Amino acid sequence: MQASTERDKDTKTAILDTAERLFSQHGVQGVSVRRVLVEAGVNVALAHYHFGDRDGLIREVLRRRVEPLNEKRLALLDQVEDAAGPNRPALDSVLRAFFGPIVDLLDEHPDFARLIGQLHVAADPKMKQFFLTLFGDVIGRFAAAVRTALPAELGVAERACRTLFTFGAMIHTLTNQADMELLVRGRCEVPRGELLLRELVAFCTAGLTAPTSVPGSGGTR
Amino acid sequence: MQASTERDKDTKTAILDTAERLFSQHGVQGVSVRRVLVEAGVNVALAHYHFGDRDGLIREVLRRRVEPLNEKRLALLDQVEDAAGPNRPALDSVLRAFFGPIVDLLDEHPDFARLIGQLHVAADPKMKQFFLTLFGDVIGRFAAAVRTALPAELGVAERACRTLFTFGAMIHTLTNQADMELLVRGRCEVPRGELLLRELVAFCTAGLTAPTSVPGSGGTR
DNA sequence: ACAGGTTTTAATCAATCGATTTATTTAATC
DNA sequence: GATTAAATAAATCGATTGATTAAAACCTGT
Repeated sequence: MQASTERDKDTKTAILDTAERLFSQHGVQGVSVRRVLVEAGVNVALAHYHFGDRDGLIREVLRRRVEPLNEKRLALLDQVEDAAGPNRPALDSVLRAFFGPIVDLLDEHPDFARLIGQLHVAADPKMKQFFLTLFGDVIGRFAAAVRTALPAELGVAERACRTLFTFGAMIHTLTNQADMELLVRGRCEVPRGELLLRELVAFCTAGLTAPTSVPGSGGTR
Repeated sequence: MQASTERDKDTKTAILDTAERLFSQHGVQGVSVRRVLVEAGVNVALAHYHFGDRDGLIREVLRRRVEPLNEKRLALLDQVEDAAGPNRPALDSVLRAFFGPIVDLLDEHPDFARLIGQLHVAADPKMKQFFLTLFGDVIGRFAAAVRTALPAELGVAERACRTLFTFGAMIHTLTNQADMELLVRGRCEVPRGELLLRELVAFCTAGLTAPTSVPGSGGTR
């Protein structure tokens, strides 16, 4: 079992890589296990041998990249909070810690980044639940950090809206890189890496801290 | 053929309503035509009779609500441009014309709103193409209006990024209303209607007009 | 070289899919 | 009331799906 992991890993990785690509291109529900295995060039029974069933395959495709992503994000958030010392960390620092690792992922594994975005929108409740176990802790910590860095005069409703918008800006960027190419239309390179990160942070920081639009009272407190 | 449209319409509408709901709940690819028809309580051959094939059904589910949506948006944009007279319309007015009708849709047909958001992320190229024919003109006109209302010092890359973020904020709001409930957790009502619209406009206006984050040169012009 | 477990293979299962065909019922027209 | 077209129903098609099985091939440690 010990030395056998080498061959094992090759086949497993081939299956996962192919699944990641196909899931990203056609949607998780649009790809059969058989197709993944055929395109990976391995026997059609090997997915069930290595991953149990279809859900096991999907879960492993996600798990192998989300876990490192979570670690990166939490490490950066720790760093930001340490640097702030007794003060509350600035909003843009928190956002940068949250967005940075996934902007990197967009460079390193664009198929996977797109897949993550797709699944954030996925309707299937079973998948939603698995997503919660994958991201729950990290999102919880960041949500708390963002909330303390937000203007105090924001009501619950405004905060909820803007948090959702912030997620939307990030996730849509993952899924719709193709639209970005249409938008720049060759007039410049497709924004990525540090430039993309900077714009994302700037956009969401400005949006989150915009003067409250609720008239009079200052909003539902 | 004339008087028969009455019965016809009932069955057709029942199929479309059920398809809209199921597509929204489980994803377009996650629902079979048979299931739609069974849950609609009609014979399993009627979808092919009324809509030709599976794609025809999907297209009609979209078309019947997107066309009125497009008309509303264009009418509002005309209104905004007329009111501006010789001046360029303000950014928030343009955004309000774009977001308003779909925020209404979120109230009137939440399943459909969610479905639209899902398909904006859909990977299938055939669906992407159909989406372009559905939304292409409207998005083109609004994109132009937004661009002229944007700060002049924004480079191509920044403009592309922020446009994508703006779409993301809107679309994510359509698909992830469930997250909104988690965010407010009963401390206030789920933001909707005018409040939601106002926040969305405020967020995106602030984000789009944020001072450019590109250091030095002022960005790629 | 041999024994043990692991990995791979080929064949097969019932279930479900989109689609078609044929037959029956319903409604409108003359 | 007979004729004709539209709408509904029932039955069935081949193809594909996720999953299982039993045998073959492979590697490893001795």
